Amino acid sequence: MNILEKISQSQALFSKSERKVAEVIMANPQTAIHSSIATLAKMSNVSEPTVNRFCRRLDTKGFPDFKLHLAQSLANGTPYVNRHVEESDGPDEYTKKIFESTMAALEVARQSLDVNIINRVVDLLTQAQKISFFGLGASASVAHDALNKFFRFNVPVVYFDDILMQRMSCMNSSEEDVVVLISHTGRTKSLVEIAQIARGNDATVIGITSKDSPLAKECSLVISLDVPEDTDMYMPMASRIAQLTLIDVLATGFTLRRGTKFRENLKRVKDTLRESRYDKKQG
Amino acid sequence: MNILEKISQSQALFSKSERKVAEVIMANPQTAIHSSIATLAKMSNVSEPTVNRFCRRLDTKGFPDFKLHLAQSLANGTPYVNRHVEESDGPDEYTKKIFESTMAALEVARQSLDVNIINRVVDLLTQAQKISFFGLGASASVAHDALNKFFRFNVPVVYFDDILMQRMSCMNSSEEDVVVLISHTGRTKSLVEIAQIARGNDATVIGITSKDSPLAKECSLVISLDVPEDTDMYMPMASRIAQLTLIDVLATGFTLRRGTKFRENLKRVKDTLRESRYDKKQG
DNA sequence: ACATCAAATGTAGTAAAATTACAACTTGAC
DNA sequence: GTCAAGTTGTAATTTTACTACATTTGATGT
Repeated sequence: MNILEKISQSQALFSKSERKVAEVIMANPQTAIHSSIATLAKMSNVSEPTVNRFCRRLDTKGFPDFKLHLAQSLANGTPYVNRHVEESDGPDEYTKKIFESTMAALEVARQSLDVNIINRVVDLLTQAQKISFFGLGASASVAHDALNKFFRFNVPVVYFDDILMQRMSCMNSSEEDVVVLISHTGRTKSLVEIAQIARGNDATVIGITSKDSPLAKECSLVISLDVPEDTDMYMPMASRIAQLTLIDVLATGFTLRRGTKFRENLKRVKDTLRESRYDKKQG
Repeated sequence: MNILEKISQSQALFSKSERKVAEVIMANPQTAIHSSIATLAKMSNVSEPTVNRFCRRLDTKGFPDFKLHLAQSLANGTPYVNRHVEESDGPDEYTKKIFESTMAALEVARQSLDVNIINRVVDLLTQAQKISFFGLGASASVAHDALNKFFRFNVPVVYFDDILMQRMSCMNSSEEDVVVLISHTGRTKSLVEIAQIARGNDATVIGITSKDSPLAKECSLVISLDVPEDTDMYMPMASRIAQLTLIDVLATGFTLRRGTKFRENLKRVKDTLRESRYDKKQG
């Protein structure tokens, strides 16, 4: 946890002198981390042990340990960490907040991922005869993106954003097929139904969704992504970004698993695309 | 600059014993920041002054200062510095690398953004009679996502991933319309043509693309996103993620600009969606 | 108003950590 | 082999942080 935040929240616990120390540190944290306990004590007009006690009150081992925590808090870019967009925010503020909260969400998502499951999913994908990506609403664009990625791999890959087409596609699926269903909440009815249909045809159903959701229960394998819920109105769903990054991970795993020959093919696809582009030098 | 990166780059400057210190630190940086110079010296099988010299070689004031730098580097998310996926990487490695490189790309992208332009684009979007989002390939799913976002705002919004439909749509555009064109390279021929058509009809053309590209030249306003180029094969395009986050920023700016009444409407749309979902308690 | 006690703060001494100065040892060139 | 440049370690010094204890402060009850 950010120690600067902790300081401002712990004001009540501090004694009068300790509060003096807190003020000096908050006013100039950058100086604080480069000071010795003696200089900091002088700056705060207190004795050295008071500074030491102040550090311990914040659950650090002592002054050097406190400095370490402080340094880490400062490194995280913003001394102050309110990442929620507020009505009064100007463009620079909300831009910063959105980017930062997105990055934070990615970090959380990464830590929640189960690598073993990813590995098994990559396994299944490489062995699939046909891969389908389905999602609705915001997750539709993620499925769309997955289509783009895997299409380049020259694998039979399918994507629909229409419920009926998704359904029909699944009704024709077979044992060698892999169906990837994307849904943040895992509570979209028609997706759950599609999972059931696909499972009924012995297809492998992989869910990219939150665990313990109705959708998760119908899947052969679930990659669960914990993403901080979008608590406030303005905040956009970082879940999509996490899902996309996960798609990147799967695609990368896929490429690695397929070996060198396969990657040469990938390069050919890239070259073909070039023809539809203006030359870089022509600029 | 990240000191871990610096260590791995400075290998050449180190002497034999200093390299031992480097190894121990790289192997377990988390332990290093909590060790004294004596323990670290013992762990590396060198003397204390050697550790100290090691620190100075990295342009730090001494051991405590070095620990501070190290702590900050660790806080910044990236303990391991090589973000490029390698053939030998296992699932845990490539997962980590992809997430980290994506976050790094977001950070770079954020810093390259011009807030003033964002503000003007938000202005234009709020005043638009109709908003169109067009992209091709990987950028198509970004446009798709933008459709989803802005559709909820109850604004006339249009999206096509078909070249001809995009063209036709632009031919019918008028002065009050805003056309948003998304392309990482800015060199996709048909998108450039579409920009020309739309401009010909006096529509406002906004490009989300790299600056100085052919597409950028045809736009009324360009939001340029600098994203580290995907130098190696496996690495997926972080540009999409940055573009999506930018869309989030624009959507947020849009909501803020529209005021309270508008946000109530947004909430209504959210509630309507709930009906197509399984209840949370039903689980 | 004063005695009493607990909490807060500081003083002085101690222990630990980091740095310096210097000596001993490598290594490679001649 | 020897000299010089560079490297490493030892031991002393200095700086820094911590501990134990003494003093002060301020609040409470008589």
